[in-house]
Formats: sequence, C-alpha cells, structure tokens
Amino acid sequence: MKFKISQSELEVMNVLWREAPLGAAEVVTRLSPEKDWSARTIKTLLSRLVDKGALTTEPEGRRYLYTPTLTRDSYAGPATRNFAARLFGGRAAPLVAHLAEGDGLTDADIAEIEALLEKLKK
Amino acid sequence: MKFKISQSELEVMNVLWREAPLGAAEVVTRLSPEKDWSARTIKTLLSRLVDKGALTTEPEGRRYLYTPTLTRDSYAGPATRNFAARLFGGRAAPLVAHLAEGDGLTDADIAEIEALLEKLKK
DNA sequence: ACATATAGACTACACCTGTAATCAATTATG
DNA sequence: CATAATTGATTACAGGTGTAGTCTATATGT
Repeated sequence: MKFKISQSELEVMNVLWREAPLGAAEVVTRLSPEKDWSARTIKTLLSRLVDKGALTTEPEGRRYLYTPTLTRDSYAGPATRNFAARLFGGRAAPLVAHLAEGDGLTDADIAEIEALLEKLKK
Repeated sequence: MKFKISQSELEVMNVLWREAPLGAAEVVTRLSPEKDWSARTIKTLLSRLVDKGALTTEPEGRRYLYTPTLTRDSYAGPATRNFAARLFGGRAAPLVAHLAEGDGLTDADIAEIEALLEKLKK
C-alpha cells in the first residue's frame, strides 16, 4: 500500500467498495443522506483518490466511472494490524474488549468471532 | 474526547502511558531506539499534546514533567469503536479476522478472546 | 564569574486534509 | 442555434502534521 486514505476519502471508498464502478454524481447521491458535503467536495475527494492510485477511472461518455484499485479487505487488513500495533502493541484481545464496551457486540457478533477462533485453532 | 492525537503524537503518548510522569529528555531516550527523531521533534510533539490537553505539565526544577490527562483505555475505547465503524460498519468480526491474517493471533490471544466472549455471553 | 550545556518558547515550512469556488468544455434543452 | 446544466480540471485557503531550527534564560562546570 503506497498511499494513505484519509477519513473523508474513506467514506468515498466505502461507497465504491459497496458498488462500483460509479460516476461522480452517483457517488454524490449515495453519500448525500449521510454526509452533508457539497458535490464539489466529493469531486475533490475522488480526484485525490485517483491521484493517490486508490481509484482508477474509465471514461464513459463525457464522464468518468470510478473503481477501486484494491478491495476493502486488502486495505482493511494492513490498516487493522497497523491500528492494533500502534495502540495495543499488536495484541488483539484489548481491541475486542474495547469493542465490547457499551454493548458494542451483539450475540451474533460473538458467535461469529467464536466460529472464527474455532477455525483458527485447527 | 475533545482532541485528536496524531500518529506521531501517539508514539509519545505510548511512552507516557507506560511510564509517567517523565521529563522531555526521558521521553527522548525512551523513543530513541525506535524512532529516528531529533530531540526537537519530540519536544514539539510534547508541546502540541499539552496544547491539545492530552498532557499536563508539572514543573520540576527547571523542567517540566509530563503526564497524560487520560488513560490509554479511555482513549483507545472510542478510537477503536470509531475505527471499526468507519471500516466495517461497526462489526467486530471482520476486525478479528484481519488480525488473524498472517498468524497475527497467538494461541494465548485466542484463549484470551474466548475468555472475554464467555464473560460477555453471561 | 564565565563559557557552555540544556530547557522550554517561539518560529519555520512543506505536505496533507477538509471543504469548497471558479473555469472551460461539452451536452442537453427550449 | 443559444443558453443552461453538468463534467472534469485547476485553484484556494485555513488548520493539522511531520520534522525540525533559532532564541533566551538558567544551571553547571571550572
């Protein structure tokens, strides 16, 4: 990963990880309910992501369609391990503990994690 | 949490969360093996953290002793939930999965998380 | 007492980020 | 066809961040 994705940029990436390729206007409508950003702002974020190499463009008529160059997982993996490393010395347990604070974990979450751990033990 | 702690600042906080209060020079020696920063840089980071309210100072002779105003946990909790929210919609399982990639989890980690989950189920 | 080392204060400066505005080209519309 | 709307490109600008340098006062060694 040669580039860093900022917080605002990440919101844009989240849209495109869910659904791609999309034109800028479509990204804007996907984000509008959540974020109170002008269309200009979102265009800027898209351009910066292209500059960084996180998105590729493909011309479609007079506009561009944007597509991520990496999957969410390939971004999230290193990001998560980096986060855990810097905050907890890489230990996973405190991280899970913090997520659990304030009922952050549903029963389904717990079951899912347990299943995951079962597989890891083998 | 009224303030944000940047990546570099976090390295300084990590030192002081482990051991506080410390003078600037001591923070420098704690960080020297890891980070290739000049003492000036670390002084700057300390000052910024004081400005932000993340550290308090107490004069000791001609120098200051620095102490965190919050514990690591009280910072890490919201930071972790925020991280999970932005990357995984708040779901914890993918986070654990990413930590597991590349053998990130030792058997001890797994056992610890399982114990944690057991307690949560009650 | 004087030179030197050291502490903190103030200043620097380029790049990143958040949040847009303006401009130029092109398309759609009346 | 002329004008309005839309697209991407370029520019803006303040505040944060990484990474220091300089200035000033004080303590310290001789």
